[in-house]
Amino acid sequence: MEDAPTPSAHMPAQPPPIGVVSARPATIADVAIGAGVSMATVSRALRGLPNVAPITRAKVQLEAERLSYRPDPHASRLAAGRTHSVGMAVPELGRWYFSQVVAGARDTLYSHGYDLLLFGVGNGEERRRFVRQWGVLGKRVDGLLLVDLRLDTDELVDVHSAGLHLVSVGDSYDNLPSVTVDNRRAAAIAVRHLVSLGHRLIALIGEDDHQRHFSVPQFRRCGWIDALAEAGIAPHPELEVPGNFTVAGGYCAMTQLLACTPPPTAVFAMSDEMAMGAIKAVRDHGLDVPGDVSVVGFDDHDLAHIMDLTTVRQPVIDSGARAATLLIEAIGGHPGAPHDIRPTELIVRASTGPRRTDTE
Amino acid sequence: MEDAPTPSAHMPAQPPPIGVVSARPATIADVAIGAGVSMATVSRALRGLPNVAPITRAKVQLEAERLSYRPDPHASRLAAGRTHSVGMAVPELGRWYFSQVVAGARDTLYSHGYDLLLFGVGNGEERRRFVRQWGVLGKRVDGLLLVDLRLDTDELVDVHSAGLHLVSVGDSYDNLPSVTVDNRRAAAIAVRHLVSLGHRLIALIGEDDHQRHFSVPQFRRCGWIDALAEAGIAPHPELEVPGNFTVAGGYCAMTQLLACTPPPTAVFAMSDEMAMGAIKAVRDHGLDVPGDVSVVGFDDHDLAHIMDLTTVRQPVIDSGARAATLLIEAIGGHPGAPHDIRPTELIVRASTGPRRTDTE
DNA sequence: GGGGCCGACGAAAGCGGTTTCATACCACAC
DNA sequence: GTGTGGTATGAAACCGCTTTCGTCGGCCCC
Repeated sequence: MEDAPTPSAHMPAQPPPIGVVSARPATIADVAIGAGVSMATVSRALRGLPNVAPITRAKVQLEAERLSYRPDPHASRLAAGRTHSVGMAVPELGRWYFSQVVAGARDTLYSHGYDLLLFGVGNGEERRRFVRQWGVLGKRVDGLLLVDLRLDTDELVDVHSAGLHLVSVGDSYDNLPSVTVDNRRAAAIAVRHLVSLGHRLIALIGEDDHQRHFSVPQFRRCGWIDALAEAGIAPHPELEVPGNFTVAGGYCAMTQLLACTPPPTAVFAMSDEMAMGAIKAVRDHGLDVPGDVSVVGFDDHDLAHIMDLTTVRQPVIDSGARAATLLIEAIGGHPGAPHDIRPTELIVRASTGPRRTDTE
Repeated sequence: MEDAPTPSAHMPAQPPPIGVVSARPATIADVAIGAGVSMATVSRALRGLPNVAPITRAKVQLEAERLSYRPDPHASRLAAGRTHSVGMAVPELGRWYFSQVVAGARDTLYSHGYDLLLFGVGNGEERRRFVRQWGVLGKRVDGLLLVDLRLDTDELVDVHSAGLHLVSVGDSYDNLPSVTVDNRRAAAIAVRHLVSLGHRLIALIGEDDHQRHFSVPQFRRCGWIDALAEAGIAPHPELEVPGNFTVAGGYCAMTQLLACTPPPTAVFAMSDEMAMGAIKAVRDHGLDVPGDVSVVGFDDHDLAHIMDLTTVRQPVIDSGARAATLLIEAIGGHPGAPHDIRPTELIVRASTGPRRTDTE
């Protein structure tokens, strides 16, 4: 008896929307009416559930197509619990490695119909906020891709209780699917390369802060120590300098190293970006690479080739894609191989050379 | 009949709100009961709406905190229409420029409580799919950040009718807020720099395909032509080579240019990545930069400094952040300045030098 | 002192799906 | 013919939140 509760049904001549008559997108009810069935049947038919007569299904699909109906993802998640999107937690988008992993993951996710939510978990505070939000996240995404993010046991428990599927990239957990490389071994190979060239004063440019929640740097550091130990060299604390994984950090680190007495004749940098910064520093000091200092990086950055940088290649894009695949499988209920260790390869270029014997 | 749905209402002195066995996350109803008010009041109180008594609000906030209640974003969007997340359409995450813009935008969005959905719109097919999905997108995000994406008028109309707020980065539209740089002018300045050094055979390394839906390359090309014209130089078609905006593409382009007779003595590359590829090519041919060929890039890539690359600096991260701000304002209902043109700056380094006069 | 108004609040109707449960129908075996 | 089981479908109860609308005091002002 009251007037209909449709606030806009009687105002056809509203100016606000641009030109087009923005017919509000079709809902499942529209399709149901159009196809002459109930909403329940539409829902079943469109999602390929059983117990729908083939003729009915066809009819529904046709009508849905005709109205270009698209189920509202939010309504769908609210009712069913699946969001069809996954989150990705990345420490720092600016770094080449991370951007490549994201790119790889995104493509795979997209081709499987998943949306990608990007989260940043840079410094301690932001990380804390992120971790504290598992609750919300569980509602927002079906799964989470952790890139180089170290979680402790309590945090993992929280995640699981939030019902989130997890896959880790870079870092590896006992009971979590992960995509990694053997950082320790790869680093050792890089350093061994330097040793084999006759170097004995081999510096390390690495992570700022050992408190950080990343373990990758630790492993690379271990590899450095391993290779030194094999050669009977004791790692000199002065030759271990933080580089913050940035170009500028690498530059500073190298500058600091060159002030040592004696300065190192070779450097292993944990990332190509730092390695390139280091090379620049060497040259700015009037020295030569590899004549005075050999430099090895890690990643095989796009530009490593350009800079003639010897480095450890790891399959970055591929790792992202692989992780995405694992996550999708996990969400789909498949167990999946827990640990996927991707291959690395030492790429020898012109930034490393034999230790110069005419000095010292 | 069932037991009361307030699992903890009778424990006022509960010390640890966290660490609890995660009963299903608290809903607005739990908070309402706990605080002794209605759901409507909780909703209002928590969102800072007016017409809530201060005492009531405090009580609600306290209870919400105690239950560590977080509103379900999907339910919220369903009821209110706001998703509190924005989408970002990026042609290619792998490129430095795009990853920086995303990083800048993400930080800003995050600090304003918006989530970031990442969409890729690389090649034609993917782009088509993306554009065809405005309908779904309108439901999924409140607004969209378009990075270097050219839309035609029909597409823009579609977007508007989907109720999406748009901000464009890199590209500029008449009736859309945008964050850009003056590509034409900046390119001209770069080329003028080469002219001022005495160069007259100035090549352009640019975009593969003029059909592409980006206009930035077109503007930079115009700038190149402008500067040449000022100097009375006719652009030679042979000196315009596509570089695909990749390092490898720049390398190939330069290789091709070096085969010209006579080869150019200077090159303007539309991105630093291509410029670096070009430099590598020059050196691989036994020639010197800038002795034989001067190279100018565009972007001021992280590594441009390392490579001593003369380039046009544009504020990448800042542009992303600025665009995010504009979008947030637009969503919030503020009009906002339509066109924000960020400054650029020619950074002269050692990859450019006077034209060698002893040859030719 | 009474009418009008305003501020605080609750009840309930959505938002657009999914899913349970009941129903109608049909075929087949007894 | 009645019972039995299975299938196709619809009605309606959610999912968790927002928002309209209405109620109820209290305060101001004439």
